Amino acid sequence: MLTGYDVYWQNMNPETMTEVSVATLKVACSGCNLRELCMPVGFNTEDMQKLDTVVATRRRIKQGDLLFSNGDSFTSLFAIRTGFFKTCVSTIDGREQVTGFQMAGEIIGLDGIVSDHHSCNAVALEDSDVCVMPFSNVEELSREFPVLQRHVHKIMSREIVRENSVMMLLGNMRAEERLAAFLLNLVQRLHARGFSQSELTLRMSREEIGSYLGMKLETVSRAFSKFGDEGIIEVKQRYVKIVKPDLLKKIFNPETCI
Amino acid sequence: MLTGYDVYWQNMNPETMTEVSVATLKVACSGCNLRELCMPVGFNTEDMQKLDTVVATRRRIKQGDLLFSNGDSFTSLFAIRTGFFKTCVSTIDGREQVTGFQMAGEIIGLDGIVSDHHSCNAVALEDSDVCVMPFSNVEELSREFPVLQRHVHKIMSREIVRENSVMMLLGNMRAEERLAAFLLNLVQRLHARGFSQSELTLRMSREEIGSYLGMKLETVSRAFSKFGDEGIIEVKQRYVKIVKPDLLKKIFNPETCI
DNA sequence: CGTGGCCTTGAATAACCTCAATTAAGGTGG
DNA sequence: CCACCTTAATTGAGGTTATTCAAGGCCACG
Repeated sequence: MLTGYDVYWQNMNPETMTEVSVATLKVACSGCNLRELCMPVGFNTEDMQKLDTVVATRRRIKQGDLLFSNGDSFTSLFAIRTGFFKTCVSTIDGREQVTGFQMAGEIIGLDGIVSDHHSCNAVALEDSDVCVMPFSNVEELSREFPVLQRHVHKIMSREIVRENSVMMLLGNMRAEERLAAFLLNLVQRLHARGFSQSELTLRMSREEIGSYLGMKLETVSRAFSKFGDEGIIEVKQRYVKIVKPDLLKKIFNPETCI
Repeated sequence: MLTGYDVYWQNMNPETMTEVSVATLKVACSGCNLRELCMPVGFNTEDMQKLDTVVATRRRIKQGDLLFSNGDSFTSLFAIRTGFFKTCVSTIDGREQVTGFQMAGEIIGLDGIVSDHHSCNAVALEDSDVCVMPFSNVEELSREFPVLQRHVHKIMSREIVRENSVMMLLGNMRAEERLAAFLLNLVQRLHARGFSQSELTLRMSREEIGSYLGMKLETVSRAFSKFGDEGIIEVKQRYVKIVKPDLLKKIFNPETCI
């Protein structure tokens, strides 16, 4: 399952990418191998066909480009098909806070609903494909299909709960705990998508990690090095191998032994 | 408008409280003076009567008691009629993070939707009344009334956006900036409910403020004292008067002069 | 009037940040 | 394909901010 993405993830050269893109670019949700992540389960074929209409179009976003930015009028949610994003807010004086990293199967754009305008930027950290889901479609189909309605509510609630954990991280934890939690969360999400539980290639810089975790890039780097020195992980630039996940969990929560 | 709450807010002795409670305890949303805060606007009388059924019951929560706690099964959202709450999450080793403070007209319990169980605690910081809105009612009526559906989505999106700002606060700002932002936010929300824009009585301890803002109670206290010394505010325990709101805004964002 | 909880304040310490120099990696054009 | 250039990551030294630990004051309540 999801092995196509595995290949995609490992090989970043354009040829392979095109190959995989063609292979995975199905037209409809009903044929999408990420359906279980984006969409509710337990639909019959007929309903599923109707649900396909929730996605209006696809958009391809190049690495470094914005999917949407602060102030843009909100019309659609976006389901990530391939690629990786960060969302961030910034102050007038230029300080930036990364509010999240999103990968395939995750939904972005929820921030725009409240005011009909986006309040953050979504930046592609690698070449990405997204499914554009006009929010009016989402709402219309939600009224028709209680299962979809519940699903949308769960997605928003999940985001609220995630942000609660980040607040805990930022408010109560020290640098190394934050990085441990970050790595464990990342690898867990990747594993749910069919990737390794122990190896990963970071898609973001030390500075972006630091912004997310409320610390400076040097502090992030030092924490990586420390984990490396202690044999908990192997680090080489953006490649990370988790050698001793138990120790990492122990750092994240000292009470949790093994 | 909302003057009943003004009285309630100022006088915390039980007699007055009972008096006000009786005065404001209307049965239905249609007759509630907080309707504009909790409910969508622009309904005709007929629809409004149907919307009244979203609230099943009332619950009174004594100061210090829990409305719900981590692990409780989720069935309902709660609209605060009177009173004040904090929500908080905690780690196994006992560290607590306040994730928000909620006042009249605000909705709590959204964290429970994703897993059908609450993932945080909601504690009354004063004797409070809440409207219990079974989530199945909310979803059912949302399917019937697009305006309500949109309203529910906006409430969840607003919470996501709020938490984004808190992440900015925790990740990028220094102690005094955080406290300035906190006070400005609090007084702005109180003002929207008919209270003073310059005076307030804090319902939470220094420790709870500190937990929310990611700092220790001593640091909170020092920041209060510093603002007091500089004549920006007057502080006496939990009473705070904002004397120079412009300076407070300037601290919050140095670029924003006046 | 005494007690306990909350708040304030001070001094010493630790954690993280800033500044700066060095090294490594990736991209580009010859 | 390689040298160069640019960007990202690492590491060290010193400074700043917030924390920790501790003592004393204020206030509400019995």
